Amino acid sequence: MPRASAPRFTRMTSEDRRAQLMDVALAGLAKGGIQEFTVDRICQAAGVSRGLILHHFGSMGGLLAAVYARLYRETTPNLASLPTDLRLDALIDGTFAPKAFNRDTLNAWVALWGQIANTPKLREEHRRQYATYVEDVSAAIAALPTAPGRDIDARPLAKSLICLIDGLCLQHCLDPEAMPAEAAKEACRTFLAAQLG
Amino acid sequence: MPRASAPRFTRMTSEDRRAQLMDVALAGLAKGGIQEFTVDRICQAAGVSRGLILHHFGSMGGLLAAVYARLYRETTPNLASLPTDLRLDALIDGTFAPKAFNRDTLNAWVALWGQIANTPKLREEHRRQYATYVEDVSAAIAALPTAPGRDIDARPLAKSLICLIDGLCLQHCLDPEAMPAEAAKEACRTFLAAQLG
DNA sequence: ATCCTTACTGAATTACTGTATAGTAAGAGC
DNA sequence: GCTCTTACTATACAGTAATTCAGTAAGGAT
Repeated sequence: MPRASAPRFTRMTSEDRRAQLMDVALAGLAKGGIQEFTVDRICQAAGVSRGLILHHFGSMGGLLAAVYARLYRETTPNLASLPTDLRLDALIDGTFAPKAFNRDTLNAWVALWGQIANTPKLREEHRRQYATYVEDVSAAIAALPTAPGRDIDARPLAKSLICLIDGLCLQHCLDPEAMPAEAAKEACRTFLAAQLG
Repeated sequence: MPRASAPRFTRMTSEDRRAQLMDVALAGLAKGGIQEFTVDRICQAAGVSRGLILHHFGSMGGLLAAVYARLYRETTPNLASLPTDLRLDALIDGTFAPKAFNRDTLNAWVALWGQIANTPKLREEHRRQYATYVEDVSAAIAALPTAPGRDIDARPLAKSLICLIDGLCLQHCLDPEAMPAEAAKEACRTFLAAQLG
């Protein structure tokens, strides 16, 4: 049939559509947690039909893993690209910047954490990202000038710092007023000052 | 109709039935996360009919809040009952004891955290518990003999410690081998030693 | 032995779940 | 302008969701 009116839908490149769907899904997680992560809601919000998610991601679990990777890439400071002496400051400033340290974003994180145990694809994604995260932070710590008479084991310290950061994020998410960004930064700096000298 | 056979069901006191349903729901959260927290699964596991949860808890949100309170009471060390000089040790030993620091229990915690933002009753419950938790840990820190030439602000330190603990729990839950109990204990002790002297 | 409170059942309601799949059409390449 | 790839729609399917509610019956009280 010859085209009689405007196209019923617009095609995107696979990459663009995937990005759009991930963004919409992420916004849903941020706003309403895992309950918002459904085929219907995501497709309606994106203005596409129900079948498209499966076409691009294979399953909802696939989309969830992709969303995790995207959130990690968008909110975790990229340390590797910086000179070693600036990395720890960049980690703290980046982690607690408004872009990353806000209730919506952290809501999405917590929702994703809650799914890791039950979603194999997500668990793989998490382990991969976490391994490089620990590696990056360890390298940043190891690159610091060692204080005289003190030798530090970078890896466990990096893991502790990451756990502290995760805990601070969790607190801010569950009750923002109980843990504002400034207090969280201060906690990290105190932690590092006490353990690095 | 006169009783012709064994009773079709046994009545419990409201209190006992509530406890049973909370336990069953908790076991579900531990095993399969929030997806397992449904009327059907809980009632089937408890051997009761679908209507009973609503009868006792008003809604699934009510049950969720009750489960949160129960989990807190069962796994968080009770510091108030101890002499002040033992409290911090008790906190660390209790938190990382197998009863509390295992994948199933922590799974339940993470699943509950993921619901706090969307379940008003649960949020209230969390704020209440968290406030007393911070209070208890602050008191335990404040009760320590102050090292000479050092003055510590107990409250922020307590909050930091709690965040570190939460982060360690989260790590263990998401990837137990990456954060065994001993490493977690060590991280807390190092944290305290460095910041308290 | 009967009453009465209330723990409890179980079906109906209404709405939504992810996945499968048959078919449509957009728009780039030729 | 035609063809071809594949992004995309639309519907069917088989479950599963929480909540409502009318009615049943257990078992302590009297």
